[in-house]
Amino acid sequence: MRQTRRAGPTSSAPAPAKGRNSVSQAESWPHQEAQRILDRTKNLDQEIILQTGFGPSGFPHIGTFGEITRTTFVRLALTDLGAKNTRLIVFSDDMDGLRKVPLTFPAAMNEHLGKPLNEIPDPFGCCESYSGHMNGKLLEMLGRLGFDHEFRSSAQQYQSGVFNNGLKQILDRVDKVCEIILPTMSDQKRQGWSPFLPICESCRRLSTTRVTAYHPERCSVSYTCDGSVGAVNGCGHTGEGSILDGHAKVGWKTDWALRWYVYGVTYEMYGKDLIESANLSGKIVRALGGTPPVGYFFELFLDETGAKISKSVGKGVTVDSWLRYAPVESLALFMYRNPRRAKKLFLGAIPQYVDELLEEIEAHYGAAVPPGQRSTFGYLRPDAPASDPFVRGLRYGTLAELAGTVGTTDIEILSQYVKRGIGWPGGDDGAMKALISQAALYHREVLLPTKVAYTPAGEAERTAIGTLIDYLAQPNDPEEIQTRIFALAKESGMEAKDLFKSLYLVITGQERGPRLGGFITVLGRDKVREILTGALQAAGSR
RNA sequence: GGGCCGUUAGCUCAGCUGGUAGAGCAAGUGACUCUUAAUCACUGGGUCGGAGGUUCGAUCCCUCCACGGCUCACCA
Repeated sequence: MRQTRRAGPTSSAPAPAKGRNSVSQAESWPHQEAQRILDRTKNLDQEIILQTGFGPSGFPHIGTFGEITRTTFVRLALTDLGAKNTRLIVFSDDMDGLRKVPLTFPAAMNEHLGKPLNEIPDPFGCCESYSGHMNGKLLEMLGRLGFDHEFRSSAQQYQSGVFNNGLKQILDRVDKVCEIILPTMSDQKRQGWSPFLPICESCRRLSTTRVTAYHPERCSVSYTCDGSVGAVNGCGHTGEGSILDGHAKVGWKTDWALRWYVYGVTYEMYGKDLIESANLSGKIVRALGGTPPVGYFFELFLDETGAKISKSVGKGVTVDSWLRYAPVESLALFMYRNPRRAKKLFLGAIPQYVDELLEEIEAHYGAAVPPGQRSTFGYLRPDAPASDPFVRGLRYGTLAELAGTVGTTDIEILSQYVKRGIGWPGGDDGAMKALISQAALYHREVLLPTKVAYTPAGEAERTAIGTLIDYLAQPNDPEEIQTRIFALAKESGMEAKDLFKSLYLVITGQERGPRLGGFITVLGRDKVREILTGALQAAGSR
């Protein structure tokens, strides 16, 4: 009789909110962005290059995920609009000099300050270099999430000579580049500034070298290694080095411009903190004779308190922690929602986004998507099968509460409850079970710790619990236990429902739960006695 | 200070090309009393930051103001 529930008027499935989840997404921001790009290229056959950047001086963070996800949305929209040749480049700045050792990393790394990241040993000892380790982490994430992309390592690109021509251009026009950058710098820093950062042939650092002369005819620069980074000083070496083949790189904004120029990047997103940098890089590309990409800036993520999430410190939510409690599509949905609005990214937001994801799935499979258009879920799961293998008609919060009520994270047990309770909502068992177990973990690790432990304060209540503890010392039939609890309530002058409520609160932290007799048996008498005793002690010691 | 972005119910967020606002959670009330498996029903709450303007009509367009954020202070 419950089977029809999903489709019936009393269905617990959330009714699709009007306007919120739509099948036709003609005005979705990725679509608009794609249109902006095509307005520029005007040609569906032209190669369109979308780029995102990664700084491997630390682990890939949620911002990296967001950038790649959002860029992928735009790429999908481009395809929908008929673009035939799109590529996504994920560029890793692994030739940057190490400026600061991350907090939790070995202090021994300090000796490598100023060296290119790809020349610093892996502190974890498993990869060929520090940045190699971080690149590996990034690729692992991208692989797991199924992002189609082309990975580029800055160091490899420089060394391979791909950038040589661009570097020559910069050297030839170094005055113009300086004209662009210098006015934005303080007077003190202007003198001696150069877009080039040669690697010192003696100590292998590039953050400590200072260019003293340009030699465009030889494609080289003269430099002195007398700068400092952190507590490390340059080695004092003076020499001349090629700017080609990875012997030097160019600094930040010039570097960005170089990539745009050499690859012919069509589109790139960045956080709004980089707007100014992007403007300057754009000017540099123009000075080189290139065209800056179509750009799009997005708002920064905030933590629960509204403060900006720091990239360097591990504050805030990581991709891994979100994925521990929710499917990746829910995080993708977070990224899909208005990127121009600062949003709070914290674990407490998970139920909302999972529920909205379920609604989007409902909408996606509930109505035919017109050709050439894409549902929201179609962005989140471009490879979504035609028939619906996904979970729907449920609420994440319900599942989490169920886990709390039943007091277990065991998938098989919880699955039985779900099947009997509301009927299996259809779809794939694996997806369903994954969601159940995620919700259960969420309850145990996120929800539960915020709840204040209930302490039985009433005299009658405590007497009853005390008696129950003794009673449970001996094995008894579940029905007998059940009956005994009612008797206990009567003996101590309590309403039965109050005693039940109290026991549920103590055992599961919630006001309701399964039939206690059987429940106690399932949990184990000893375990329950332990919990009850603990509660009495907590109450007594107040 | 200049530039840019934002400001929708207590909280987190939706609101397509302008037609007197929605969801979830939270809150409140009621129902189920040897039964109570994640419950059901109902309700409240917003002059859509403020003030003008355009319009028959604006949360959605324009201007100004307030508040918050980012950026101009070179770190790739």
